[in-house]
Amino acid sequence: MGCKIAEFQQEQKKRMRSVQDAMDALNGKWKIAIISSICCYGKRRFSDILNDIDGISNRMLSKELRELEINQIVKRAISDIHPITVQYELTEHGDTLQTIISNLSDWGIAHRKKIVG
Amino acid sequence: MGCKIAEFQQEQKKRMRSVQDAMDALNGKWKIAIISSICCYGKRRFSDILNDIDGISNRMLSKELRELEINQIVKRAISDIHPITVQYELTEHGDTLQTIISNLSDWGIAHRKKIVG
DNA sequence: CTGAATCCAGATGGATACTG
DNA sequence: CAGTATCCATCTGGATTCAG
Repeated sequence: MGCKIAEFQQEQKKRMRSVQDAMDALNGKWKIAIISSICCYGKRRFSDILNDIDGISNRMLSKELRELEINQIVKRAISDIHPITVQYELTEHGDTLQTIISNLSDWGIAHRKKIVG
Repeated sequence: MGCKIAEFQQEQKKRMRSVQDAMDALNGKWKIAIISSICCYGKRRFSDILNDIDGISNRMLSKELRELEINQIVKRAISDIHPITVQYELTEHGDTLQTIISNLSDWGIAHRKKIVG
């Protein structure tokens, strides 16, 4: 019935909005890479992440880390023991992205096989 | 031992590269939204997708669809029955993204709750 | 309806230099 | 080490128009 169709479309609209909400937080050339670098190691320093990710500049790393902090996905842990170092780690909320990262990694392998051959 | 650490780091490098391979295909402001629009409905026409996604222009939809086609994620199905219409659908390869989309949708809901309150 | 072409403002992002 | 500031080229993407 028309009612069922309308319901279905409502569901899809919601689904699309929630996917978009996720992407608003994760869009940006490097965010996923940054998250996967941090979650691989648990804690990671600025310069370590800089080395992990091929091609990123410190300017962009700084900017994207700030955005991830605002979205409560990563947090900074500053050790005031000398020498002062800053470690980045996932928040509890950021941790819930691990499944997605893992799936993306698997899909990326399959995709490379598919496209490159 | 140093050997184990080196192995671990090799693993992480691979993992990060495969995540990056995935993102190379999926980056772009609208790609995930386009995929989720198509996979919700099975087949979807250009103008339907245009309506599904808030804020996208036909220029960008056209461009991103082309890139998704090149990456063998979506395919065009042209019906030559009049009036000629073009339907987009996921390829078999594109279908394997459904899990990720679904996870993203779930995470997006949680994220909205977390951030907006 | 399904796009492609053009125009153009504003965002993105790299290189470099600099600070605490 | 962990960033910030500035400069500037390139890219992104919206608006509009046009075509098959």
